Amino acid sequence: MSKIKKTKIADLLKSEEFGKEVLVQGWVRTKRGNKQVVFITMNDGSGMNNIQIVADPAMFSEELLKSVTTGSSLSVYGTIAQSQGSGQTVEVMATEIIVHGLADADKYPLQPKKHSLEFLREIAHLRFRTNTFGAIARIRHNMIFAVHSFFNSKGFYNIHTPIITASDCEGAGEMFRVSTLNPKNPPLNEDGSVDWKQDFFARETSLTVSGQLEGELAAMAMSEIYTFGPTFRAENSNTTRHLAEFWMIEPEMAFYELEDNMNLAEEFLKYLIKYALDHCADDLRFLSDRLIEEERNKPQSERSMELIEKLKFVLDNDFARITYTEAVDILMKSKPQKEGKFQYQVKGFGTDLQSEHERYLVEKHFKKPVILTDYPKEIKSFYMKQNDDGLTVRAMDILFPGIGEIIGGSQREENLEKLETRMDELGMEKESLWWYLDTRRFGTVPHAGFGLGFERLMLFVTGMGNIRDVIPFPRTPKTAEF
RNA sequence: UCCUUAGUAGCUCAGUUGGUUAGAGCGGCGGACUGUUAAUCCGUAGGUCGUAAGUUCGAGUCUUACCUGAGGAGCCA
Repeated sequence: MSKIKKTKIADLLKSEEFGKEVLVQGWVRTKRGNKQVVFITMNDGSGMNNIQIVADPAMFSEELLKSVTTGSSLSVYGTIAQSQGSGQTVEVMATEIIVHGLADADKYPLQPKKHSLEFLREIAHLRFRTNTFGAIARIRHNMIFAVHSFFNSKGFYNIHTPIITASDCEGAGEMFRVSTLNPKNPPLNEDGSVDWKQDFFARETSLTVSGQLEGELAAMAMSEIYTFGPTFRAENSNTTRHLAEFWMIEPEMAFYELEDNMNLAEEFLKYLIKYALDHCADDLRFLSDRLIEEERNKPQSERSMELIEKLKFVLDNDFARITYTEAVDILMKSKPQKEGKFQYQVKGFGTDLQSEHERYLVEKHFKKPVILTDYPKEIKSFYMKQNDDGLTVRAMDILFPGIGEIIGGSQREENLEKLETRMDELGMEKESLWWYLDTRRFGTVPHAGFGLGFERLMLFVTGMGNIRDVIPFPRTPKTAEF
């Protein structure tokens, strides 16, 4: 066969060059037909929609057509034609079909039928081939691209912070140890503890739980930077919104105060959502329909807002901004509090807000994203800027409906003395963070930043209910397959 | 980690107060059908009932432990 350049299915479907010879390469979704005509539906990942291949059985061997099964991979040469059927406008009349890889229909797990998300998680190596996960993968790519596009357009620099780290001083959770020592027979100190000095890095090291501290170092010269990298938490979290390995975006800006930080975060989220609406219309449409179908047997009150409508709603409304103290006030006066409906009663200032409280604020009281600021210092990290009241810090959490905390950030404490005092209060080892404290010793400036959990953004944009479905290969407790 | 819940055919599920040969739909396979849209119609194969122990004349069904999944909580992004 002559050398024809392959055409992506997404482009083919837009084509009106009827009669033109083309090459289509992809995977079979379904095949149906009779002795007179065979229809093969193919997809190559270029979009939501499939191309229909029409084959005349007289032109192909029975053996060949038999080997075209759901999941098999094909190269199809043929001509673009206006469809005679009603389901599509464009199709390809096949002149040559090459089967690259068979897919034994008896063993191939993806059947042309509905599969549960739980089942597809068990075959995550194949789930890209479904409509749902194809759509999610494309949206995920677009969101990654949009993150870089947003910051680049604002003059931020992307910084790669280390994945292996020796600092465990952030209290951001349990860490995964990185070591080349023999776990069965590690070198020991005289007191029986492991002698990490003999390990690869001559100290105890772990996978990073945040790139923030290093990000701050870069911001103290480059002014505005962001990181976008993998993050690891060894917490035994079994929820629909936690992963042991996830991707986090952490911008850090010199000469930013909390207000600037909030403005940036809100603009950033809206940019990403708008980008999805502008660039992933087909995929969002499909996911929206999927969600409606899934929720059809739920009572009206439990159904979520239609996906695209929900995205537009967030885009069109300012986020509510209140302080922690105001939030506690609202909660104290709330119906569920008075009626004892909260599992955890709000006991005034100092109460660490529970999921149910955050959900009440976002979903019942404000009915839109909420930014909570100025939390009690006791429930926040050491590096957050202390307010003059001596009680609160310049923290901000952005809460989203259905997801909870999507962003956590703060203005940082730039005053060396205050920072060291706080570290002492918490019993932290200042020596190992000498480099971090140096930024406060030399040319310190007010600065701020935040962290966005990329998969939590993906949850919101795709409307999916489980974080394990918006990352290709989820790592969770007891699961590291693939 | 705690609480709740589930595990029966490749998938989704039914299986009564413990009772004899464990069912359905979808998918697979065989066949029919001149353009189909997860096609339709007819036929057919397919199960150590999560694992282990126990109670019982008898366990898919009851008890205990463990494994795995899911939902919620905590931790957080």
